[in-house]
Amino acid sequence: MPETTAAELAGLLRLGVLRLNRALRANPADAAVTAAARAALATLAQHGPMSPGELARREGVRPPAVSPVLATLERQQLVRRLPHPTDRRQSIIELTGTGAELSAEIRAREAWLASRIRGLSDRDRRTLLRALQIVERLTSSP
Amino acid sequence: MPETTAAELAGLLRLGVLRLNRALRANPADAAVTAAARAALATLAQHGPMSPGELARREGVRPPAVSPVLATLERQQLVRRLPHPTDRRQSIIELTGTGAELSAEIRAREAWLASRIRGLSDRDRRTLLRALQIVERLTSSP
DNA sequence: TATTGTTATACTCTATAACTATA
DNA sequence: TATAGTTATAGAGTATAACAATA
Repeated sequence: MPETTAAELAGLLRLGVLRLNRALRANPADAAVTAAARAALATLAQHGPMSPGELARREGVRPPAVSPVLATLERQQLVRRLPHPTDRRQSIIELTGTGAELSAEIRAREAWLASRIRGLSDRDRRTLLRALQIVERLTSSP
Repeated sequence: MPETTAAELAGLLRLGVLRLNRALRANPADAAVTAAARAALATLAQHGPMSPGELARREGVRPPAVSPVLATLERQQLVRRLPHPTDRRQSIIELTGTGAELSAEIRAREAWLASRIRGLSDRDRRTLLRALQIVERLTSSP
C-alpha cells in the first residue's frame, strides 16, 4: 500500500465516521434510549456521579446539549439529581439502579453491530480495538 | 490486554464513533459545505455521475435525504443535473468543474484532524487506515 | 462580576408517508 | 401497477444567545 498522508487519512476518517454513524443510526442498539442518552449513561457508569457541566465537558458538547438528554433520563428514572454539597447552582447527576443496569445491559445488546463484528477475523477485531484507543486519544486531548 | 467480546467491541465502537463525530462537527473541514454535502461530492468524485437514487444507495441513506443536499449543491453550482438518456423520471447528477476542484481540495484542507493525525506514530496511522478498511466492509455489505 | 445551568431559537441531518410523473 | 424522485412533516442532536440563580 502506498504512503498515506495525514490529510488523506483525515479525509478518509471523516467519511468513514459519517458512514458508520449513518449505519449505526439505521440499526439502533436499543429503541428505548437514544444515542446521546446511551453515551451519557456510559460516561456516568464509567466516571461516577458528576454535574451537568462536567458531563458536557466529558461528552465534548456544550452545556445546553445535555439539558434535554438529562431531562429525558430523569423522566425515565434512569438518572437522579442530587443537590451539590456546597454550591447550590450545581446539581449532581447519578445513575439510579435501573440506569446502572440498563447501561450494563446495553453493551451486551449490540445485536446488529456485534453480529457484524463476529464475522471479522481475530486480527481485524484487534485492529479495530487498537484504532478505537487511538481515536479516543484524538478526541479526548485538547 | 484481555479478551474483548464482539458485544463489548460493538459498544466501544458505537461510543467511539459518536464521540469522533461530535469532535468532527466542532471542527468542520470547510464551512461552505456541510458534512452530508461533502460526502455526496466525494462519492460523485469517486464513482462518477449517477442518479439521485443511486447516490442515496451508495451513501446508505433514503432517497428523500439526498434531495435537499442536491438542491443546495445545485444552487451552489457544485453539481449539475442532466437528463437521463432513456428514462425521463430519472436525472443524472454530475460534478461541475468547481465541484470537482472543491472535492479535491477538501481532502487537502483537513486542517484540524490532519494536524492531530500528524501527531500519531506511523504504526498508529497504519492501524487507523486498516481499521477504516474494516469499517468500510462493515457498513457496505448487506 | 463571574459561573452554572436552563430556556428559546435555529440549523443540520435523516426518516416515513403521501404525492407526482413516468415506465 | 411499479418505479424514481420530490415534498410534507416529524424527530434527534447540537449550537449560540439570552436569561436566572448563585457564588
